[in-house]
Amino acid sequence: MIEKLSPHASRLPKSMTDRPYHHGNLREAIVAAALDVLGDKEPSELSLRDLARMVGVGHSALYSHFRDRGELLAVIAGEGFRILLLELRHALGKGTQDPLAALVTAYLHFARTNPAHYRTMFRPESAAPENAIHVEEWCGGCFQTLLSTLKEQRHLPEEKAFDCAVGIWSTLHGLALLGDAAGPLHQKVPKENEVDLAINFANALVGAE
Amino acid sequence: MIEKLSPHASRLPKSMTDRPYHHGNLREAIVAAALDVLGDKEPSELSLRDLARMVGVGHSALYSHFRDRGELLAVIAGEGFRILLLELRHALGKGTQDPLAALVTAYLHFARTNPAHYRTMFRPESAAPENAIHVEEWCGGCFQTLLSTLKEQRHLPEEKAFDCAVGIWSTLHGLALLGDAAGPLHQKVPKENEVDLAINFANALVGAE
DNA sequence: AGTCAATCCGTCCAGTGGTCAGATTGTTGC
DNA sequence: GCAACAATCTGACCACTGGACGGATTGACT
Repeated sequence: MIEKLSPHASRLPKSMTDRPYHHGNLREAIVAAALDVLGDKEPSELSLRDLARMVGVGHSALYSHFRDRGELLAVIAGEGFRILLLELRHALGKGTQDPLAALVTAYLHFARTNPAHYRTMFRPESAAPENAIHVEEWCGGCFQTLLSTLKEQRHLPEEKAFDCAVGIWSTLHGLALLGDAAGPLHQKVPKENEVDLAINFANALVGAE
Repeated sequence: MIEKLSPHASRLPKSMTDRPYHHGNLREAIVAAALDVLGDKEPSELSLRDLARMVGVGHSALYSHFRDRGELLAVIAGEGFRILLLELRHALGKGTQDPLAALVTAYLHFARTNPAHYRTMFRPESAAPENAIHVEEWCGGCFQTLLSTLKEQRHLPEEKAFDCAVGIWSTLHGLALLGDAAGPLHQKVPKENEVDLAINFANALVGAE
């Protein structure tokens, strides 16, 4: 009376094991799961096998979509820069009086809202030359957005705008990391007026020389 | 004719296996080995077992000196801040005309000379509350050094000096990380005049408001 | 000499990233 | 409609890691 079924062909009560052999969009699902995990874990704790389990798939299936762990991290990083770019543009889009302040605010907001994801974006693995294709693309877009704002809104000449963009991004990046709850200087960096502080810093750098 | 010897009591030709049972200063040796490894590897690639092998000791011996991997990383981080503090003080010691510029130069020099060690110092594990005892100590010392310089040399009032110190450190930290060969913005950040740029940034922040 | 705590050893375990041959599928050409 | 093909997924396997454990070795102290 007991039917012997191949483990895959079994059509039991339609629960369990009824998922199709092919997932359909494993790649997106894995990235989404990774972003979910990064909600409360460090990038170093992110396990490929965990992700596979979450999505309900054998862990070796991931290697059909990502060469290795490093490439997955790079994809996550690229996705982060893509989202960041969208938010930066969105901040500029609604005609604010001070575009630079809007950029600073949006940048810090992103970093504070997704700290682990933010850290992933700047991990060495994510920037490794063989992985960084999309990272360069979106990251460069973010830089260009800042650069253009400085040139067009603040009327800075090319060279000075470039240096200024580097300085501002550095300050934002440092502030985001140092003020992070996981940073050793966490207690020193003020949290409430952090954004105002950053805006002052940015303006000081623009007005220098 | 073949002597059966306990693996430890064996006094063969005095080569191999003649090391004493107790290492003597395993803790320092491990930290030193770790710093050596960090010369050309990422902190995430640092393996406790590798360190044990380098020092010639069973890998479980490490747990007599460090609770776990996190504590070892924290110790390494603390050591980094200790060295950084020494170098900052040394930079101030030889009566330069511009103490702030000297600090900036020394800071970036340290970060560029020991990139992997520098990254370790700001890892989340290193700042975890149960590990961060010594980190806080030396790291706080570095901050105080910067703060004092701003107050005494630039005659800034307490509050402003504090904000300024946060801004300058953020800029230096961001610049150090973004300009790092492993950073996604590596190409954007200029390398040759990086220090001059940073000094300009610092002065701009001091002179702001 | 005898006791004690620190240090170190070997072994064991669960978990990880990665590889590989083979099973399962959608698609493409006939 | 069907055969071939390429993409995807599986389960088993490997080397390795961090960590836990009982027991061995040792220096120091009484």
